[in-house]
Amino acid sequence: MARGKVQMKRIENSVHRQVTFCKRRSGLLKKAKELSVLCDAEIGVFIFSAHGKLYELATNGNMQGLIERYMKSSRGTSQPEPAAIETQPDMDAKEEINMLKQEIEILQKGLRYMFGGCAAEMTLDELTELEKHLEIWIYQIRSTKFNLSFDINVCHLHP
Amino acid sequence: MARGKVQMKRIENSVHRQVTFCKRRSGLLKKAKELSVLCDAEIGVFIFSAHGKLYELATNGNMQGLIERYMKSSRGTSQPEPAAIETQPDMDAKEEINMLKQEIEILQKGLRYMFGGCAAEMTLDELTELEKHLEIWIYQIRSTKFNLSFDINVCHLHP
DNA sequence: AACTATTTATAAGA
DNA sequence: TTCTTATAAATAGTT
Repeated sequence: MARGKVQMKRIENSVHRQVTFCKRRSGLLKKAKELSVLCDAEIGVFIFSAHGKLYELATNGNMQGLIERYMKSSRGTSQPEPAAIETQPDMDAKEEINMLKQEIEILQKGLRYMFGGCAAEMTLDELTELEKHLEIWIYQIRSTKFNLSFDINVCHLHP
Repeated sequence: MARGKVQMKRIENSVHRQVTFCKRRSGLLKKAKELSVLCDAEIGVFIFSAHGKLYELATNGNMQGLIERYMKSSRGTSQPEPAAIETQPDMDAKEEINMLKQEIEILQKGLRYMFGGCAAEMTLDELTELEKHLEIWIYQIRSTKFNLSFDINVCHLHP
């Protein structure tokens, strides 16, 4: 933005790209902080560099909480189908299995976060709490299943 | 930033605050987009206005995926080791991979089901499968609780 | 919503 | 990498 306009496309020179990434990253996080302070907003930002390094900002200091809030807010917005699970076709099978197991762990962790953001080792009380939630969930699922069966039967009665 | 500096604190006048929110919000999202294009980064931003309205940007068009990636990256930050996922050691690799993929799909659906207030569409079979997973999970929690109680008792026996 | 006077952000250079 | 500086962008206050 200075000493010449910049084309809005990937910077090919890798040194330039790295320098610009560093500068603009800090600029972006600063702007996010300012917006949150000036306008009383809660903001979450995460940036993955091309090489996979994570930089983040959560204005309430709690990204997990913000993600939960995001999940709740963005519901109903006709969730896009989750990306099909793809792995490299030429990948070693063992490697692929480990990748998938890792993903499962993440999903499980996501679920646990949802139930109150257990970020550390879970205490007995927390475990009991989680157990209770899961029981409720199972109960809800059984209700849904029941209703679903019923609907199907009704359909059959009124073709 | 123009026609006078701005104090870095909440703007008290609600009209000014709203206008500034609107302007700076679009500025922030623009900057995020630019950074991602110029430097080949993946960026997620979400902004909750003071009144709770959500504005978001995911540079890969898939906030869910970005959040999963975030979870993965930010782990290791004193996260509890998730229970190891075990499959039969003698199982055919292809079969195992398919099993794991299936499990991931179920967990993803389960998460959406929960976050979406049980609104996500799931078939009867999928619900049954999820139910089974939750039962296993509860079982694991009960084991952990049992072991935890035992440890506490051991402590009491050896003060 | 448009318009500017200024402040900020930052690209290129040192 | 860090500093400098010319310039592009963003935006605060105004209309």
